[in-house]
Amino acid sequence: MRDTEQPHVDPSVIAPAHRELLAQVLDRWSLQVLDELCDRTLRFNELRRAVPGVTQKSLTTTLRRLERNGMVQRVVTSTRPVAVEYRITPLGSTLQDLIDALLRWTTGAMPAVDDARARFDSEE
Amino acid sequence: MRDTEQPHVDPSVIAPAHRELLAQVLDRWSLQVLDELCDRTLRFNELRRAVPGVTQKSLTTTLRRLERNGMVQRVVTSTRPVAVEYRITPLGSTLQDLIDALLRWTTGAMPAVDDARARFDSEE
DNA sequence: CGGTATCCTTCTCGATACTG
DNA sequence: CAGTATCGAGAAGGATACCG
Repeated sequence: MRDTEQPHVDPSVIAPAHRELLAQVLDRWSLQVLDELCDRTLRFNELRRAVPGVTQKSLTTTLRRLERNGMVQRVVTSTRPVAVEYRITPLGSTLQDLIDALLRWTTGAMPAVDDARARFDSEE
Repeated sequence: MRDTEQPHVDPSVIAPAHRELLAQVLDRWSLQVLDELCDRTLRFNELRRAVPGVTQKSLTTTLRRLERNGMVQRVVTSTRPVAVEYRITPLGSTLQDLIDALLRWTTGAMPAVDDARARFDSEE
């Protein structure tokens, strides 16, 4: 409330809206869900089975947020009873590329991270 | 510790250790701290002033975790009284590149995200 | 200056039960 | 099948006070 409407943004501060978006889109279940949806369309319970450990509530929350942010599309078919399909959007695909980069980074960095952790934990 | 040395990783499940690392290193304050340290060395209270809103406790926690993961180095000079400097490591720099990519993505995606949100919020 | 320790509030998230 | 509603435990995180 102290910096609303500033003419030029302080480059040293990451925009709260950007942080919020990253948080909404890179959280625990979103990563897994997007990973599942990257190359196929899945229904709610298929997705639930594909993502081990996710509860119905968390999956619903995650999908609603991803849908609201334009990362996935929710398609309801008026069959019997009803089928709900989730698919990734073009915007979601650009995010998927980034997630891939993140996971590649963790893979490459993990040995060095493990070393750093071992050193940190052994000292003091 | 249960999936070390597995011959083939299940591609549908993101390794918990990788998710944990991303969570530890991409959280709210870590993003800001790494952003501050990317091109200069700062002392604790300088860093505290540079990152608006962070408490002493949160900053300490964040720095310890980044240090443990090998992203920043803590340098204690035995002057009077004592000075503690934090600087980014080479490993931390590789992460910084990724964070830059994330922030560039948010900048590019934000208009589409705002549209998607407006559409989602107007319907039902 | 650069932290720890403690309290306390908030928020997340899982478990469970119920619905169109 | 695809959710919503409600509850409670636990973790995250701020405020405050104190220490070497």
